[in-house]
Order: sequence, then structure tokens, then C-alpha cells
Amino acid sequence: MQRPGTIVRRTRIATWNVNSIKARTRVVTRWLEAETPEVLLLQETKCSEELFPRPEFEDLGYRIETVGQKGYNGVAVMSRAAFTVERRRLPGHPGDDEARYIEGLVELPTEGRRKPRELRVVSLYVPNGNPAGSESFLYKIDWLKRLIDHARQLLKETEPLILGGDFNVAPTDADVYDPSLFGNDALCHPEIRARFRELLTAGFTDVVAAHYPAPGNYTFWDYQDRAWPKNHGWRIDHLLLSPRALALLADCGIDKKPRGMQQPSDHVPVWCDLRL
DNA sequence: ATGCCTACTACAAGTAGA
Repeated sequence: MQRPGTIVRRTRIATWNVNSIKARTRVVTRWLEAETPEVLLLQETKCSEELFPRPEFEDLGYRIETVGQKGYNGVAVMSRAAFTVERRRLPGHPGDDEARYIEGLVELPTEGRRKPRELRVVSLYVPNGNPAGSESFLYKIDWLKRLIDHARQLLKETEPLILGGDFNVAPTDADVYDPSLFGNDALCHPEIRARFRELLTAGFTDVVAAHYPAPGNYTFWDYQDRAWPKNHGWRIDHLLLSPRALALLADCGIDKKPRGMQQPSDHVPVWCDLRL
């Protein structure tokens, strides 16, 4: 616990599926100004690397690394601290060219004159996979298997690790507003949930689930059918922390405010604060 | 309910998202 008078640096790491970075430039810059995260992991940027609106974010002090694709998918990392890209594709399938994965090392500033602390971060966008049983569903299963294999390798490294992103998995029935409607949906499917549990068992903590076990902590509300005002949501965006990252955890949460603003993404940011 | 909303792409009452 923090003693009175002790200065503790708040290092915020967040993830956000923005549903087009070009359409969301203003919403995201405002959020960065208000929340000042050290690192923001982005998904569904929906634009090529050349067309990414860099200056708007660089002006706020963020460096940007992105894996882009025209019109679909797209992930990025925005960081105020030095960031080095380690991987631009999820290993395990050389023919998979979809822009769904970026991994790298951040040099996080620490208190006083201590050396910066290295943190490995991954911004990932798991395939949607609907409808169940389709080609797209098989791709999702395969993608999650590759993620589990790779994450096991990353856990052998010494630095703390955070997997953040749109997992397109509602881990339990408490993570969907009406589970009776979506039993066979690719976001709730037993086979998909089993893969997600396997990932956790490999050594990760879903920090929001651990701190806010009650139902209703959603991160996504469909644009259709007035889902937001009715709170018809899903919890599908997650921050998974390795044991070494968990040891640094001070706080975490879901910031629902951006869903109620003008021209919102259908997802909201999920964040965690580390104590360094 | 083959709908509903939003973004993208490029003119198709198209696709994808979840």
C-alpha cells in the first residue's frame, strides 16, 4: 500500500479497439490528453501503414508502430516511452498476412534515478470467427492455438508481459448481456472459451475479471438496436498480465465514457496501472 | 427478420464487424 507522502509513478497501459483510426482521430487524441497513458494498444485501425494519421498523435508525444491493412484489421502501439518492435505477425503460419498482431519492448521510466524498466507488450486482434463451424471459425481456433503456443514461449523471457487487445471472446456467461441468445456465437462458443481458459492457464491473469467479478463490465456495445442505452454489452477486450506484470499491478478498469461521446467506437478502452 | 448501425470501398441496396 502507498504511504502518505510517497510519490508513486502511475504507468498506465491501455488497449482499445477504435474501429478505424481515421474516423476516431479526434476521439482518441482527446482520450490520450485526458488519461495520459504511457502505452496505448490499438486494434481495428482499418488503414494502411502509409495512411495512418501520425502527426495528430506524435504532437501529443506518442511514437507509433503499426501493422496495417487497407480497410480491415490493423493494430498499432502508441508509446510515450521508447518502443522497439519485436514481431509484426503471430508466429506459426507464414501464409497468414492479416494485420492482427504486433509485439515489442517498451522502456518504461521509473522513479528517481533508477534504470528504465523493460515491459513486453502485445496488441492483438483475434478473428471474429462467426458463424460457428465456418472457415472463419476454424481460422479463429487456429489463431488462438498459435497465440497460446507463442505466449508460452514469451513467458520464458525475463521481462513482464502484457497481452492486450480485442480477443473476440466473452470468457463466461457473465460477460454477455443475455447469454441465452448467444450460446453458439463464436464469441461465446465452448470451444473458443476453452482456448481462452487454456491461455490463462498457461500463466496469465485477466485483470479486469479478477478485480471486477460482477457481471455487466462490458467493453463492447453494438451500434445497432440501441445496445448502449440498454447496456446490451459484451466483455471481449482484455488485458492479460504475466506473473511478473501482475506483481506490478496497482489498479485496472474499463473506461466506459468514450462510448457515450460523439462518433464513438463500438468498443471502449481497458486499462491497467503499474507501480514502478 | 435477408432488417436495425458504422466504416470502408468504390457504385453493389457490396462486405465486415460481433
